[in-house]
Amino acid sequence: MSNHPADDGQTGIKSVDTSLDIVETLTTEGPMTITELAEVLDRSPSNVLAHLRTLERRGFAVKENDRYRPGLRYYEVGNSIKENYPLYVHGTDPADELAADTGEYVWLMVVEQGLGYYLYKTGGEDAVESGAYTTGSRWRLNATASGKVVLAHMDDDELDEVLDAHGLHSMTPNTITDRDALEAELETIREQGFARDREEAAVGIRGVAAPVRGLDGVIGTVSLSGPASRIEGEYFQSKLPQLVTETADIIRIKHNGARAVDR
Amino acid sequence: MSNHPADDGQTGIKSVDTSLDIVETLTTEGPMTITELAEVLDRSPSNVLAHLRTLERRGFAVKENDRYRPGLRYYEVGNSIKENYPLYVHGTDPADELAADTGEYVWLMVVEQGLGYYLYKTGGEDAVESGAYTTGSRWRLNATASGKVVLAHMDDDELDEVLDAHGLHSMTPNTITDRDALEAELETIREQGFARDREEAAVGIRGVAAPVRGLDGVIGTVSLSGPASRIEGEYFQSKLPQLVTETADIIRIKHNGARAVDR
DNA sequence: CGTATTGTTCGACCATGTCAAATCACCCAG
DNA sequence: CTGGGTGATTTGACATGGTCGAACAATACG
Repeated sequence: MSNHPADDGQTGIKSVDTSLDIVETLTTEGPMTITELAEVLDRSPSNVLAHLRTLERRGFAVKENDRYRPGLRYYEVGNSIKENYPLYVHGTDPADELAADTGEYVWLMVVEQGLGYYLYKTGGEDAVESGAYTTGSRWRLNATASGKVVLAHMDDDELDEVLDAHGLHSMTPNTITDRDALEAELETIREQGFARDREEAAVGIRGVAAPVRGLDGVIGTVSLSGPASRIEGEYFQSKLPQLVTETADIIRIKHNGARAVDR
Repeated sequence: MSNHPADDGQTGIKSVDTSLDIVETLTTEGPMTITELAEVLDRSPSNVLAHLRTLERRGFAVKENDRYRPGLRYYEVGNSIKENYPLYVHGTDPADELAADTGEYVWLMVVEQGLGYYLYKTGGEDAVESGAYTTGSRWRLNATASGKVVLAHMDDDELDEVLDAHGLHSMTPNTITDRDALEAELETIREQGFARDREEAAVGIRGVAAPVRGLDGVIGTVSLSGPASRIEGEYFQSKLPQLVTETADIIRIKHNGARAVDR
């Protein structure tokens, strides 16, 4: 019935699944009418209407000139999640500084359920805006510098779990898709303390990422990215890693300091 | 059973409501265990578990050291909504400039279901960070300069509807809570083309807001806010209104220009 | 070891989510 | 103004499946 993974025998609420199907369809496909939704999801219009009424009453869906779209309550809930992340709270200012110093994009990423979410993006006045690169969207961990950093600091069980769940998906010809090659890369990352992205997520874009360590484990990453024309040579080899690692340290210190004071 | 408004006889999906109850509780109260949630929402733990399993499988809830919290998919959906707003797409750069020129906070606000949502906040290096003021949260329209601007440009039916739905809630002693006083204020706003906030949303904070007009009606607002100690005198009376209105015009032109090109 | 607490499974009941069909609202073409 | 077509909404009836309680498992604590 549902086309979603993990539709296993487990307990679950099917009607909640349909509401989520509706919202996800509206986010990916754009605003739709009731009949269109009913068509796509293969359910009766009356049923779709019932769901949309519930969602609309709660602010999670909105009718806008005869079409429905997800409501801004998603934005409200999402923002509140973001602001509860220590990485975001303590990371934005240092990230802004790094961006100002380098003129490139600087990112903050966290991992949830084996996928990377970019919580913050800053800077990049000189850079070309590449549409796909934006905050909020999910990324597979093997394809980005930030993702590889997090993978490098997982124990083996976690690593297996993540790779089993999401695989080694290829984004560009340079994406690491071989398990052994990935293991070697992760070892290198552990040794040097940071990761490089050699046009593995998008052609023409290189980057460097460093882990931000919390009291137990990595709480997220800082990364910097820009066009391969600028990110190269000694700058790419040693200067940027140094800058990014320093920024990660600043965030770590702010974070751990704040935690101690919390008590 | 439910404590929510509009629990009228209309058609709706009750189990979706409970899932939304769960998520909203988790956002406002913070991470909770299953039994805690069951307690608060007055339902069986097994039922709460079934909901959380569904939400977790879809990334809309996450278990984090024995407690559940809303998942980052809310952030993802919310961000995608935000980025579809023309006000956001064309407004951030002009807002940044205004913030750089004045050193105060600059905001972009849109209205959904009669409530104001701030999509963007920028600047304010000199200003004190006031916790409640953040993007994403909903505001009643009568209590802010931005809100009043939108109300001023509604037709009477809409105005009645909004005020009936959300009332004239007071935030500070200066909040306009009288219907006639509000009508007079809205008339003034229409005449002068912008609105002032005289410590009506928060004590010690003043602001100015201007409407951004689209092809049919107001698509949102730009506003500027800061401490009453700085926002006063001639600056508050004429300079700021001029700057904010200019910024609104810049956004409007970018917006309408872009729309024409879309064809 | 027991005891308390929370998470999870299971079975059964009946609320309710679902669909089909009928009705209504709206828009155009003629 | 009329009629036909499209999409939204209402209604009623059926069976799915959402719900709860009770039993069970897992864990923590003394």
